[in-house]
Amino acid sequence: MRGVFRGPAAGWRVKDRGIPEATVARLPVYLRALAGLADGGHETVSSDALALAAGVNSAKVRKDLSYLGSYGTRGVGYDVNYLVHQISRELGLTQDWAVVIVGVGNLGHALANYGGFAERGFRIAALLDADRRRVGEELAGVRVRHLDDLDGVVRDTAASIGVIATPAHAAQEVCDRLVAAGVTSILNFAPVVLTVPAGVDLRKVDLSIELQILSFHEQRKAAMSRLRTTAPLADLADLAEAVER
Amino acid sequence: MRGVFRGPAAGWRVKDRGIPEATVARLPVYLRALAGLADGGHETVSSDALALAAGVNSAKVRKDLSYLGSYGTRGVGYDVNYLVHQISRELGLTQDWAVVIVGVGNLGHALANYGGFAERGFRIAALLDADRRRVGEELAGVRVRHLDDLDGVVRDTAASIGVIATPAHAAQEVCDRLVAAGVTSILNFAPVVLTVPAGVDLRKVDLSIELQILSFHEQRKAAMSRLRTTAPLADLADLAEAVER
DNA sequence: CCGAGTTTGTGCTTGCGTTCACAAGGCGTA
DNA sequence: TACGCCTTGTGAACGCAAGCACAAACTCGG
Repeated sequence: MRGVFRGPAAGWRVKDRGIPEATVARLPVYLRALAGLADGGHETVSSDALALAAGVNSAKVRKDLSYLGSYGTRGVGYDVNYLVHQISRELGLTQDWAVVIVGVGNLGHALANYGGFAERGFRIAALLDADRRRVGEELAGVRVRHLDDLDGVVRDTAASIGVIATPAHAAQEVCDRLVAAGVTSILNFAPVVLTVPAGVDLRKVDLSIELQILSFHEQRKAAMSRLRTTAPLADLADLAEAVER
Repeated sequence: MRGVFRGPAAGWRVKDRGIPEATVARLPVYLRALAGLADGGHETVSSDALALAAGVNSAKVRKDLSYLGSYGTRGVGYDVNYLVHQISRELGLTQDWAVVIVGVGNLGHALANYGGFAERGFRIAALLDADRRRVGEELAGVRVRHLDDLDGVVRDTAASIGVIATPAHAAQEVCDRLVAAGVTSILNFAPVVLTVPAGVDLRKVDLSIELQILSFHEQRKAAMSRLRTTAPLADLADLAEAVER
């Protein structure tokens, strides 16, 4: 277990800083909630209040934060500013990250103009597109360059994060070129499964998949309510069985 | 326990149709992979091949598909078209869903023009915006209407899915109005935690959070490689400890 | 009809994440 | 100082998901 130490004689256990992936995914949410609380003038916050603001339960908040260290005070709560600082540091947001966006279509435009990036220390190092007609266009204060400039851009700006906002058919090639140029983290918006070599982190955001998941649940609800109206006396067991289609 | 029934005489077990959430999230990926395979002229596909195309392992594919029923043939694989049909049905994609998009900024534009929607049976029933200056604008063949028309639109089109692409500060109010109008599934792109009443499904897509997660891993990699170059002989335990900062 | 080869469907194990519940610790008041 | 109140930090139980490994079931060739 973490935090359990044995003296030199009995062996050693490195405090394992392997923060669970699920926790990492929630830290940005806490960060945002804390920003709101700080704006609201709160100096400290309890796990309960933070949980409410972040849309999770308080046990999860406490356990998540405990992975960062013991930054709370029993009987009081957490110091808002200090916690913001600790989470930011853990997420690597105390430094600036240069981001390269490939694909300046509708989505690329939306991304380039999205204010949430700069706010968290993500700087758009370059906008690239394979279509020469788009080259030269200026967007969010950055001039669009041709995809062939990728290597140079990555070298010059030390960009380590790449965003793919191209059509699906171009995504894998762009991905390969990003990796070849030295990018080690990729965020993919194209609706395809990409493959990257080990050591490169890949995350995807897929609009269509999200809608399909909603569709699944929506269908389920529809089936349920249809049953409820045609057979209002049916008990839960019957409902469940009937949904079997 | 869901689905456990006892029959009159001996005992009974209704095939438990509670498909795990993790599986539901993968079904759309399989669907896309299958579409590609169908285009490629494949009539059947093994779990191995499908796994490769979907970027998961074959055991997961088989287990996922087994929740839908026994649609495979041992020694052969799965019939591509039949599987597409079954997954579509399970996801509720055999019917059309009317979708209402609120917020016609950069992201709203990107969403409206995103081809992947129509392709899967999601029809844009309306584009709404609170800014009257945007009203009348035509986008992807749909005229932008004012947010106040929401109730009427939802009633007329029987839309059950709403997409929030507004600025953060407006999101909760829009969300409430969607719910009040009768929408029961919401996809939120605004960077805030929304609350909805029970019975309404809410999913969120957050660009900034994805980047922050990448930042976390990127930082980790940077720390590692920095160590590797300054102390090439350090063993793993030492590395791990040093990363403690 | 038989046997070799292939691929599914699934029981079981393992690991991760969530939640509970409470002891430990800090604060304020008398 | 002592006591009551509040909130954290975390051990432990639980539940869901992932992955392994193999029997069952099908095809095909002879």
